[in-house]
Amino acid sequence: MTDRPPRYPRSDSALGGETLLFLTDDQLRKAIEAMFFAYRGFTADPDRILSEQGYGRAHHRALHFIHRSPGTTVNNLLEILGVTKQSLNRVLRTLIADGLVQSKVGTQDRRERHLHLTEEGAALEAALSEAQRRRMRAAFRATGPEAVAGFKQVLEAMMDPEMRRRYRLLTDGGS
Amino acid sequence: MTDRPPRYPRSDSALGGETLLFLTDDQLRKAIEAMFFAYRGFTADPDRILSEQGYGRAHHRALHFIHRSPGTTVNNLLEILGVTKQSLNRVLRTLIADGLVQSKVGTQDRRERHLHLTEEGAALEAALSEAQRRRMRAAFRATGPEAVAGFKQVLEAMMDPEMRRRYRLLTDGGS
DNA sequence: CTGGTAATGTCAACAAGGCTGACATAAAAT
DNA sequence: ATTTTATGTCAGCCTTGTTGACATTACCAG
Repeated sequence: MTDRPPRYPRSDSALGGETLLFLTDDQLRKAIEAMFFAYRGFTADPDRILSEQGYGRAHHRALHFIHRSPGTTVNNLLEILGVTKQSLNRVLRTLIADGLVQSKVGTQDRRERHLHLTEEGAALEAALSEAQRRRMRAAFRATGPEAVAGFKQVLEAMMDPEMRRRYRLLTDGGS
Repeated sequence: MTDRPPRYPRSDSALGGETLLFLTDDQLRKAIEAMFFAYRGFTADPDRILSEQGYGRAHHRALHFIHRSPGTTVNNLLEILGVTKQSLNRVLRTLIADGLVQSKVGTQDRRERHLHLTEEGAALEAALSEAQRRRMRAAFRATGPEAVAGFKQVLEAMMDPEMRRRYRLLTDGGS
């Protein structure tokens, strides 16, 4: 990027006393590619199961978060998934029609619909979830608890603040 | 999942002497959600830039890997991206028509097309890349080198073996 | 030289899953 | 009584993936 070579070889992110090697553009690029390839792996197993059943990733996400927060409302789901209601509704409609999800009118506020998995829905969710956990478990086992701790820290730091808030709400409140 | 509570409180992944807390289904589920939300953050900034220019993620991926491996062939790109040639071609065609990518007939094997970014293409790639690096850099800075090391280890362990091979080829050979 | 194979491009058709905009209904809230 | 909220739905569009078929060009082996 510059014409004259620097007096001492240094990274393009060199700071005061320390070099912070892990912050060089080259390291960051590697991490970006790692994220890309890893996400492919992350979704590969569920995708296989889903396509056998005629569903897609969107169905998986809905099943996951309904399983996660049983009785959640459509609006809750919309905010977590970050899609339009038309998009979500298309997915929910088929899941309800196929008997994987049950939609109950709210008792306190009868405008709301509370979503639950049926037995069949829970079975599919479990299959998807187990496939995904299996890969995650293998990766965690292969790398050890310290790597896992770092992994989670970085992931959380990468989120948009609003999503980090939701993530923490989910995972703190959910246990 | 079971009716009778265990005699001692333990995780569902308890092993011989150690509990391996980081491998419980609950921890794995949290990691799955972290991956989901983090990937959203990961793509958010480039997505904004791309949509202003009338492009999508597919264009970003092509630009990225052409920048990464200048002169790469269409077949190389197909293998890395893991899409059909029709899908890739649709994207490449617009990038070439818009003057962001240049396609040169191979000299050694004249059937091959070697892909390069034009100045304009390099400029867009740089903008996208810089946006993505900025977020990654902030996350890395916030969590520190040890977390980053763990992050990369786990990501690599999550990849499909074939993709891990390609990733290592890229990142080892590319420096 | 000739037939087979490889690399690329392209057309057509389709599907998933995003989006916007408009409109409808029921229930809660003011 | 009016407005707002939660939900559902229709129609149409876009991107990006898919399959299948076919054409061109060039390399390669016999």
